[in-house]
Amino acid sequence: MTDHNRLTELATRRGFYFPTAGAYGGVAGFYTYGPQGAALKRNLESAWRERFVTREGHMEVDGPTIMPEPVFEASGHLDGFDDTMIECSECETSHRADHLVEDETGIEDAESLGTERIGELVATHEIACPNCGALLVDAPVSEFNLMFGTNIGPGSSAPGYLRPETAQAIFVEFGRLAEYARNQLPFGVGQIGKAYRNEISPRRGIVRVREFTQAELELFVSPETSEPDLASVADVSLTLYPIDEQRSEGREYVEKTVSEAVEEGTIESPWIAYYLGIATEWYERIGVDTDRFRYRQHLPGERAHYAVDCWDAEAELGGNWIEVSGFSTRGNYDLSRHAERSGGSMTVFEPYDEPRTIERPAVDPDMSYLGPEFGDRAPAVVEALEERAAREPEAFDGEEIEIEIDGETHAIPVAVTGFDVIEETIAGENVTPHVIEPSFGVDRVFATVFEHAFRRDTVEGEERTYLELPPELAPTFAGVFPLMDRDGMGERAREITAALRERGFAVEYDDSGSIGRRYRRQDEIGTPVCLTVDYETVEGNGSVTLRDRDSAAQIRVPMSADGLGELGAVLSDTWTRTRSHAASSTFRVCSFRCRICSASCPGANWAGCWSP
RNA sequence: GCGCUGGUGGUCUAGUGGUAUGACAAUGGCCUUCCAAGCCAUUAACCCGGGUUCAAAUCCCGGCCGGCGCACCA
Repeated sequence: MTDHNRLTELATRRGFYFPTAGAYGGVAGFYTYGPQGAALKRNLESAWRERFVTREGHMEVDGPTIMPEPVFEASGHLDGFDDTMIECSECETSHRADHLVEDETGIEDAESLGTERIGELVATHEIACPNCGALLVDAPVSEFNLMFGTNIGPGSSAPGYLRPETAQAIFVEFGRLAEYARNQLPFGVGQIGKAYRNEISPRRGIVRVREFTQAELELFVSPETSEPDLASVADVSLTLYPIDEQRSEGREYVEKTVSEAVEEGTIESPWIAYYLGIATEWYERIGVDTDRFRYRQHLPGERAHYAVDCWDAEAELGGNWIEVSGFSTRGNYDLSRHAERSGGSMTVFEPYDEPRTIERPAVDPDMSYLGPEFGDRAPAVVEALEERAAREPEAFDGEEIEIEIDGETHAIPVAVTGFDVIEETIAGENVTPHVIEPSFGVDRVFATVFEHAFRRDTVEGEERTYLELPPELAPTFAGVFPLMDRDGMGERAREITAALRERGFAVEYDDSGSIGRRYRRQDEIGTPVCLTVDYETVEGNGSVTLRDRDSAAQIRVPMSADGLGELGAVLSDTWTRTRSHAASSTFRVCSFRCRICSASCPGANWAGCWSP
């Protein structure tokens, strides 16, 4: 069995994820997360939220997944909605059928004709494949729909779409969000939610699906004045695959620190560099194998319609490089478009460091003269005067000024124009913020964590599989077992289980079969530690055995008779350990060799082992 | 969407024109003082539709779902 099959089998059998509605034959592109997977995904989202929202001091919103058509007209997503595709049966390349028809026939807006009519036009005009020259007469014309459409309310008068990205739910609320941020740039708004794309060909399990979860951060920055503080990530090393390397013969990765990448211009936007730094630490924290990870810059042709520059985080999964997150500079594309289409304001007032005083020629016409003189043409006269004052103030030097209205020249006494050079104080200006967007495909990050955590080794002659998940992500944090369910061991183990659950740990109690079987069960779903209540616990000093998942090593942890003793603190420390040691997340519970402090620990001096 | 290939208990699988093999898992019991141990029992499957046939899980056609390749991928 290949590793991919093995992972799929594990995911299905142990409840990480599986195809949706299998009872009805399944439906391509939809997966359900089972008990373990839902917990892992939730923990993953929490880790993302902690790092990209909470720790950055950003806000989080939760918008609807369906929005009315105008939103997607503005966002540009609708333009691609009615694309008609035609596939050449000779060379199997796909083309925009409407474009071919427009080019050949001079018809404008062929897109609106529908597939049937376009197919007829292709046939009657004997349009050939631009790639190989074969006639496309019999080639099928199909609609290329990426957005799922629906109707809002009864009837079809209010079309809506399932969002193809979560971001739009943030952009359309920009006005309020800016207000909540007290109109101070930069500010960030995060969102974790579902998005939908009617993919032509869903593939590779949860990697390419039609309903998926995105975790997106939209950072609104001033194009002029906002700058990131790179100090915290300056020394983080990045594996970069820039455009010129992708095009070169060598095709080599470039290893640079964040500060080097910015200073040497490898990454143009310091904001992108900042987030690549943060993301790198985060990916390490959640257990992504950095040797199977890179940042690849988008080639110009790959960029989305909104993107100025984009770097993808890619992970190697099953021998393929998969995009797991994208870091785009979206410019002010989205906000300008929404401002234009909605008529609302999508700007933030940015005061200058010091108010600027400028001298400006202006007019203040005497309407009691212009009104009677020009009648309904008076407003046009005012407009002409204003324009003239701005363009050619010296024209107001004489007694009269000549202006042209509707081809007629009129002389107007300068005295009634109220012309003057006025002094104005300008405190700042309205700017449309630029958007920096780190966007994570949660399902793909999930797939990466799952695959990169997959391990096989041999313990006492028996092969075993386990998931080396960081404690923070593990669906179950601890297993609690009585060595056997007798002589009070079961009761004690159930007490400990309840006490740990009260402290908020996800704990599984298990007294079935043999102890080894129970360890293996937990190994397979990545439970970091297992506690065993044995005779020493109930008849001796009360201590329990604590077993480490990755090394299968065991030590004894003292317990107090009436409570958890040191255990609670030890487990709390285990749980938070990966977060505080983000750069060295391959942390192991005291496997007699703490990777954090590099000290070997015989288990006797427990406290020493846990000191950073 | 095209091409190749596959679909049998929860999982992995054997199999033949006469409704099905085995293993693992699961559940219950016995045993058991720390790594998938042993014994007993139980639960549990031929992707869907149509056709051929006395009879189809098996042969044929179509569909659905998966894998791989191509195309697509905001």
